[in-house]
Amino acid sequence: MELKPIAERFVLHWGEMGSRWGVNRTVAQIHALLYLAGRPLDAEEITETLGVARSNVSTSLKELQAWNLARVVHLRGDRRDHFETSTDIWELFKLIVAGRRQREIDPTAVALRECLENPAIADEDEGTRQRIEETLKFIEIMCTLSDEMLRIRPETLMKTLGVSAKISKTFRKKG
Amino acid sequence: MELKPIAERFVLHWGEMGSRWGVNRTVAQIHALLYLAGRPLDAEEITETLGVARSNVSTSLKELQAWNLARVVHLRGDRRDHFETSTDIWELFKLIVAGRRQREIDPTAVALRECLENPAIADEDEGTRQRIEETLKFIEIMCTLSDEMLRIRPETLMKTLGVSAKISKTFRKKG
DNA sequence: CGTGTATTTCTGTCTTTACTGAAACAACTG
DNA sequence: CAGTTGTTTCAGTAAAGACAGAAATACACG
Repeated sequence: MELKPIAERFVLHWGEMGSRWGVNRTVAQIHALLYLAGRPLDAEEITETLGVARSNVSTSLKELQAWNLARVVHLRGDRRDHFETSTDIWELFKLIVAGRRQREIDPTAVALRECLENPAIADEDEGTRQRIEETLKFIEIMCTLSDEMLRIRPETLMKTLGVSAKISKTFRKKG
Repeated sequence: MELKPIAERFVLHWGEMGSRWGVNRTVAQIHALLYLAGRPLDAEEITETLGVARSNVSTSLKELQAWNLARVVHLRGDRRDHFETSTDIWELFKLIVAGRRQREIDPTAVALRECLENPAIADEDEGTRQRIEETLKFIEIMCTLSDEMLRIRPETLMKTLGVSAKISKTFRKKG
């Protein structure tokens, strides 16, 4: 597949941002490609389009699947695995938030709980203990909050918070 | 400063998570240290406590200042710079969100706008153009939404969204 | 059950980033 | 204004991560 200029620009940009988003360039590029393509692609096609090693594509697709950002589909009469991602940006957002929370927040919540359950916490300064407690509570609240927010539709969320309905309207999907 | 076991555990954990949060280990460790200490520390003290090079501390403090997560304070009768961070976790959260948005979102919003303004967009597939547009709109909405959410107190936020007041109450600061 | 095709795993290389220690710089102090 | 203390910059090194290419594996089909 030959990318048209703007699509290429999008894919390359996504790749550059990948490292800031906690995934490597190739993973981000592949995701961008699947998203823009809007149809299942096989690994070979991805390899050629992006100009990276076939093995790299394989590994990256594995990682995308671990994020639930890509799934395998089969086309009739074709032995090869094909991959697709959701084209619903809100759906993608939810998956990314879930993935990041799992990688960036959950381990800390666990560690903080262990800190507070450890009898040695009694030896720490009162202020230190208090701040660790507060941090854990904050994390728990934020998790609850984000769960709640991801459950409801973004339009509802905007309305609830009294954010201008104008933007909200323009956002509503065509379907 | 000699760290007690739990405080050390906290600082080391924060450091390990740093890379997932988009800052390096030392930066994250220093921030954890300042947070737990709850009082201004000078660079030398940080160096000794963490066992890293003095220059590394200097660089990392610069980065923390770039995030607005640390500020210089002076103690009377002491020539040295001292550094402190907020001990208000909600305040810290807001600063971190602001910093991450600036690094992780804003460049993409700019790039997408450029894509859509480029006349070459006309040559792209209809679906591609639509998805790029949708993505930009989504990002703009999310920015508005997060601005809105960061403005109000977390307790209010919880209430607005109808999240159990129980957790919210336990969170309320002692002060 | 052998052959061709698709896919993954592995090993080494390259790139990037973090970090140290030394040197340069800046700012106070007597 | 020389000495002292504090801070930053810089060059080289070490560690981590990403990636390519080869080898190995799995799988479908006759």
